[in-house]
Amino acid sequence: MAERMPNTSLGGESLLYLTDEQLRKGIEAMFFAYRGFTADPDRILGDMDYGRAHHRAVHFIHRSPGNTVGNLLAILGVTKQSLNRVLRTLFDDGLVEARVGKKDKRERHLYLTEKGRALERELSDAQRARMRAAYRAAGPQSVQGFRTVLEAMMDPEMRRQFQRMESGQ
Amino acid sequence: MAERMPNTSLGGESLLYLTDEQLRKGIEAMFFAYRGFTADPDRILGDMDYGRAHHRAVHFIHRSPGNTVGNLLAILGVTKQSLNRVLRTLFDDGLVEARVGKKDKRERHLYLTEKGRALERELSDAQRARMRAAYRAAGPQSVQGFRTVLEAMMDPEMRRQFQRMESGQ
DNA sequence: CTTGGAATGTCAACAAGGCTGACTTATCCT
DNA sequence: AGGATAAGTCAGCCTTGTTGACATTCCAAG
Repeated sequence: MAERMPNTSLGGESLLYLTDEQLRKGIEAMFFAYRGFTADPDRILGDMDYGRAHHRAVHFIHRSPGNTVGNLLAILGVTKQSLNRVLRTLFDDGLVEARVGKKDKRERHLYLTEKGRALERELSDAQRARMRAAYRAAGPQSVQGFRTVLEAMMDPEMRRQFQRMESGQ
Repeated sequence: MAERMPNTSLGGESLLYLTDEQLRKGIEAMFFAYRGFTADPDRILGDMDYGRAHHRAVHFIHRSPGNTVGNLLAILGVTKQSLNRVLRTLFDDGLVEARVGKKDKRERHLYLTEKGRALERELSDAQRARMRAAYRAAGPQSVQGFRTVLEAMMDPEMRRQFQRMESGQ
């Protein structure tokens, strides 16, 4: 039932790469690779009082300084209660600061402090090092394919947001 | 500090794809794509009393029937207490059965029941559908690159295990 | 045949990080 | 003036990971 006849020469381009078997390999590769992807920051964070959620918040605040809380909420895809728990500890520890909006005073714009930037750098250095090694080993052609498939895997709405984010700046 | 001069013509092959900027895009793509990757099974599981951990266990039991508990532990990379909690509910609900090892009676070999196979099918159909759509949209060339980069991102030990798993059968 | 170690299971306690629901405060906009 | 919006907070719940301690069963080596 889960097995299918391999599609031999259909249309002209081999569709062998779409067999259930190939898809399963891709799914498992995704699973194991994601473990590697998060391993280094997790190790660093484990020694502190922070977790993966803090890493994500710090990353996206660094990446788009001055973003509002609501915006960050949309990017991270969690509830405001979840994010708030994380943000509060980051405020308390002086890693992040919130400035009241100039135009709309209801909004809070988020920025990393120097201390926050230091943590961000430590985490992203580690994560980038692994990514760089993987990219270098795989080569530019593979990296192009990697990016293409990843984008195609996103939910359409996330993809739009991602593309806007990555092109805009 | 995080910015670097783009490496223009070094060696002969452009290294522009290794800039911090490009790496950051890859990191974020990985983050958003993983959300898509787990979204469909999560949605299905949300309606039941199961979670992502059950999915993973069911997947790998289906994938290698007769595997021992210890083996599954190594694949999943969690503690036996964590796995046990999950396995117990799967036993109780009649999705998985454990048979005492013939050679070594300490070992338990895990198998899906018909009911377990039904759940596995439902979950993996959803996950494969997304994967297939992404693969199809990206094309075989990109898929090859995708797989290459993912493997390069894994921890060396996981990579060995993965390659053994995927080639062996 | 005994004994050490391996494979499994289990109890208890704890933490991170999701979630819902209800509610407040401040501010904006019509 | 009053409804809508942005943010924050309290309380409680769930899943899934962790440590640590311990029991059982069994294999294998001495």
